[in-house]
Amino acid sequence: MARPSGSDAGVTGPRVHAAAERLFARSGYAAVSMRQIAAEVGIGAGALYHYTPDKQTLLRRLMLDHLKDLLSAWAEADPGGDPITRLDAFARFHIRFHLDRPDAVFIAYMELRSLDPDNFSAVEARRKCYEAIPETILRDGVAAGRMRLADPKVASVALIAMLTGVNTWYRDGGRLDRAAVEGIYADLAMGLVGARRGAG
Amino acid sequence: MARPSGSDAGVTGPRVHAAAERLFARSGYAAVSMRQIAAEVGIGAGALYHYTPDKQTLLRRLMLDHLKDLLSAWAEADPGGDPITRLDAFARFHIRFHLDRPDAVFIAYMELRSLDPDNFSAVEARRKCYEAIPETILRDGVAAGRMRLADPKVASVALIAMLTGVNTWYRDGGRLDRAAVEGIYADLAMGLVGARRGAG
DNA sequence: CTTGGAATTGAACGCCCGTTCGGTTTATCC
DNA sequence: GGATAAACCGAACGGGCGTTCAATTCCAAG
Repeated sequence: MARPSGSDAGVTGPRVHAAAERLFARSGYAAVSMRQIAAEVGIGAGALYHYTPDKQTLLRRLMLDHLKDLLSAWAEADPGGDPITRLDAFARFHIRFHLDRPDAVFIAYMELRSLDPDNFSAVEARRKCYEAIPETILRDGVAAGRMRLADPKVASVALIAMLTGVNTWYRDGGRLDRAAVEGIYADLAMGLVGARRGAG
Repeated sequence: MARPSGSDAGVTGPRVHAAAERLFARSGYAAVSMRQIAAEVGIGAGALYHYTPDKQTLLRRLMLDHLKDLLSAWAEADPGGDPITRLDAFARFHIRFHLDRPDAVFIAYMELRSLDPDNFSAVEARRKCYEAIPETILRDGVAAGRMRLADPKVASVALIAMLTGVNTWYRDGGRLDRAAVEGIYADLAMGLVGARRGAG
């Protein structure tokens, strides 16, 4: 038995990525073996090397794909307009996007140290692109007198950290649904930048 | 050569913990070998087992020690009194404590998944004790009409996530010193809970 | 119906892992 | 100063690691 019937690179390829994403998120890159990934897909370990030159490249692709999705999704979700509107949209977008892809997000934040220097640089560059988004919004908000911040740079990383933290506790079927969580965080974001409208 | 002159468990023991902490924080628990830890200490791998029954216990002790330090340090730093005062103290305490122990903090947040189920439970229990601190402060603040929050529970985890994020970017010798960072985060915390005094 | 490439197996390679253990040197206690 | 325990070395154990490769089977095109 060598080539099983029904085998198809168009099917197996995505399954390899999905399995790697699940396992890397659950146990960490270093703790997951190529044999485990292969077992999850239902193939032998050797066959993985038709889909990636090595384990490291698998991680690199997962991260870059995620960041590409993130940046292009925001490009489409960005309403433009005044800073308050954009901040509200950004907060809600970030929560939604992160709740929809917990595994990819987890990897992107936790496995930076598992990347080779070259891959790290590539990933870090895109990550900074994303961090620049709220920073611009906050600077505009301060300039327009709609936000009060001692340090927009720190505030923007604080904002991202706050929002990203949602993945550490949110579970479907819990006390709050996604829409409620989105609203709560959007409101907290407004307070963070000194532009709170009202809460209750 | 078997027992080197000058060898002393009272010296080597802490060095083992320190080396493990450094390496685990830098590369991750799974990616660090006992031989690497031993090499950092300057002993053979086998000698490590005079100081820990196994690798897992080493991680467990690092985490529990850190959380014990964290809880007892706050017990001493807690000024009591009104919620606004306590929140300011908590935010400043959290920033200070985390900036002083970046490695221990990193491990405590990133290596939860590397713990055996029993060890995870023990660590998680103490972690929830700490999370209960801001939650109480925020509930008291809302009850006293000094804070405006739709959901104190979510706000408290958001607060912790925001504060802990300082370790992802702060470096000594950068644009801001620790005292400045402490103040900025304390101010952001006030805004987060709807109690901002003033910024600029 | 043949042919050629695509998809995969399964064995193998060398290496490193966590852990154990007998032996050896150093410190300590009486 | 002789015995006992502490601290450590160095080799070894079985096993899993990432990766390679010849062989094999399936599929699609001619």
